[in-house]
Amino acid sequence: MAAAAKNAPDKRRMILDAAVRVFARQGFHHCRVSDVADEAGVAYGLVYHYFDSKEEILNTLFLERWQIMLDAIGEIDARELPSRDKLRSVAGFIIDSYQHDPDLMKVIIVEVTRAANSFGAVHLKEIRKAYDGIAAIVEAAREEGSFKSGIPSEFAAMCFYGAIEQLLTGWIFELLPRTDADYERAKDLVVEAICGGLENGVTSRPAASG
Amino acid sequence: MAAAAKNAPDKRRMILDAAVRVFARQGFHHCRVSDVADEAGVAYGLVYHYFDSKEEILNTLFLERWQIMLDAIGEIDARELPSRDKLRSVAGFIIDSYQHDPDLMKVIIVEVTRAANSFGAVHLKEIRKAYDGIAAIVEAAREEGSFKSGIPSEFAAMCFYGAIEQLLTGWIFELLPRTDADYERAKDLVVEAICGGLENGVTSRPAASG
DNA sequence: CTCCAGATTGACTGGTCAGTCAATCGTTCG
DNA sequence: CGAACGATTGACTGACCAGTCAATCTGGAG
Repeated sequence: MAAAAKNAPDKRRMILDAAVRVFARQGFHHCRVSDVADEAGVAYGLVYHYFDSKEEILNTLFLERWQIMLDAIGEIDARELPSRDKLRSVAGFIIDSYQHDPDLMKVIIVEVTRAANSFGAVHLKEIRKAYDGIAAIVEAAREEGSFKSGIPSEFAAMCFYGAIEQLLTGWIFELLPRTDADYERAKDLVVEAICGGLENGVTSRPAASG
Repeated sequence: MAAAAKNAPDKRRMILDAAVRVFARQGFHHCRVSDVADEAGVAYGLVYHYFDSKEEILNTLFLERWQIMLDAIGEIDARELPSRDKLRSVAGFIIDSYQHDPDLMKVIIVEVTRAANSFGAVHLKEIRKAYDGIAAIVEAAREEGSFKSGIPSEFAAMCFYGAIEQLLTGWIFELLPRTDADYERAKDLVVEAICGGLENGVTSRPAASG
């Protein structure tokens, strides 16, 4: 069986990967299960051999990836780093995730985290963990005095996460340029914008001049 | 006919208002046209007397309200005000809109501006105008030197708008407190967070010490 | 009162699609 | 070989629902 798993293509995985492409292209509601099966090169019925329903496919994709992000946030928070650098790492992780697999991130954001009436409500607990993780980083910064005490940490976390998600939305809608350099630059810019602020002042990093 | 319009309830308006409540409660995809008709206290067929399709109802709701917001942004930008105060006015307008009619704003955000695979793509041009309007405010601030030149204005606009929309999302999901005082406070906080930044520095307003 | 046009009604239709299931295939083991 | 069992197939079904339409109502004009 171990040998079989090595030789045979993992059909379950193929279905999940195909679902990412189909959901990203057509949206969860505008595609049929047969589209996913066709994209995976697999018979219709096999989808139901591995998954109980169309929704379970999306739930699986979301939970799989979201847990990785939650782990990353927790790991970043545990490092010995200035708070700004922690937030920069979180932003970097999310942007890297998009750069590495834009279809998957599109599906997760569009079909789950922003879908208040369907999957968003189902996974609210998990989604909230990410906000809480970011808020914890901000809270530590407030306590040590590097961040303003007047802005509640959970409020700041929403602003920070919202800004990042909006950047991904800009890329998804092709409203923002999408070269590797743009992704890389965005990591610094979003942290500079949210931590340092848009206004001229003294809090910005002495980064490259351009 | 003028008298008729005065006496008779405007059924078309009743259908639109009912649609807002139904779409907000169940989501566009998870409700039936008959739900809207029932909520409006109107026969099923009358919905199709006033609208060509279920989608047209949502399009109408979105365009009606979005145009008001675009007008508001344009009007705010034309005022003689410091850039930060302009952004504060934009944030205030959007938050007031949510406070005044949370169902409508929920529908617009969840079903349109964040629905990349359906209505979001259809109305991308209109959605973009809002980003551009905010970017224009930021751009003027950069030129006069009050905002950092290192952060592109369209990038800053996405961060600012994203932060606001995420706040609304927090209220929609009931993750953030929703008293009148919270809404009022959020207007200042979001501007302080994005313009002044989360870090301690010299750019924050000398506001009340709360 | 009659006629007309637009408003209103709700039963019905046509198409779509998620999910089922009986049949077939392929592999392993006795 | 052949039994056994999971993997795989795809035709089929049952439910659902957007949109149609012929009938009815209503109110004003002549």
